[in-house]
Amino acid sequence: MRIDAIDAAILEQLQREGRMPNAELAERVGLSPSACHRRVRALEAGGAIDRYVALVNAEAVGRGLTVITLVTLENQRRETMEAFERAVAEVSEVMDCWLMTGAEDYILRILVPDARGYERLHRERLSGLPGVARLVSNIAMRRVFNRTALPVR
Amino acid sequence: MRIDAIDAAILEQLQREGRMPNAELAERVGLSPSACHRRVRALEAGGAIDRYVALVNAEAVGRGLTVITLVTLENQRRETMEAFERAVAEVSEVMDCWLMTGAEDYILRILVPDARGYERLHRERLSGLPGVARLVSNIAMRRVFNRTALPVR
DNA sequence: GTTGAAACGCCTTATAC
DNA sequence: GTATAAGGCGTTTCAAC
Repeated sequence: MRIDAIDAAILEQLQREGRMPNAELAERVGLSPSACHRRVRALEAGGAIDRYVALVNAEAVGRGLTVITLVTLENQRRETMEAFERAVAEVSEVMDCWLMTGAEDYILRILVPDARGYERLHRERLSGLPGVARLVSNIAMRRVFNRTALPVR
Repeated sequence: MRIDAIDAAILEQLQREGRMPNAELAERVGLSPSACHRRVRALEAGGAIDRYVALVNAEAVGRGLTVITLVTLENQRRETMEAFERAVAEVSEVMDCWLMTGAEDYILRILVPDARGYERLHRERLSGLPGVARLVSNIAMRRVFNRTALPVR
């Protein structure tokens, strides 16, 4: 799927304001409403626009603390990895799980209410995950910034 | 701001489908449309709903590779940290920047087209960031999963 | 790519209960 | 909280250029 400069402008706008009316979007990217509408549909159908969501304020729902946890498994056998991946996906506090190169096997981004909440999660869920040899937890003191919008070209 | 079970259900739905019509949302959470609409407005006004956005497919816009980079500064003086934070915010490939506890000072989540793109970014932008003593880059082989929706209660 | 029109759905506000 | 109504806005499709 090819994305030209106008498509990129559309994606930029919709990443900032996903409910922007088509008429306004069209004006901002310099197209007529019908042409703009056609492009948006094409971007949706082509998968460039995955979906539209509401972004919820983490603090407002009592998830003020981010912890980055590095996971080392006992071994890298396929069954070990698959069992871990299946189990960690069940932990709703884990927002992201990446399989990494480097010294550690996985990196998790975890969202909890506070340090006590993390201690509890660690004790009750994380430490019991299958195949885990070591967990190294790094508390985020502050989110310096966060981009939700991907840069498009 | 207090969030009851119905608010939580509304947030869950809108985090999955941010353009869901109010009538359908109302039905899913078991409210009349007018009551549901009132709650959504209150969640927006109270800041629980931050905003609505389109999620763009990273691969579709040529950002297939995630790198987690650990940053150690030369020192923790305030000016050093502020200068680093200001400069790193200018690098559009850096999606997240957290100030951490632990051995490293910052963790960055970086989105680039591929390994060569990261090499170039590292050389041209990251290594020149002010105050940086050491950068440890961890390539993500695979995103095991990613939750965009915060668990609400 | 553009304009214009028509149909429909949905939001939004306002009523009353 | 529910129910209903009305107006206006926005989407969506279509036709013609």
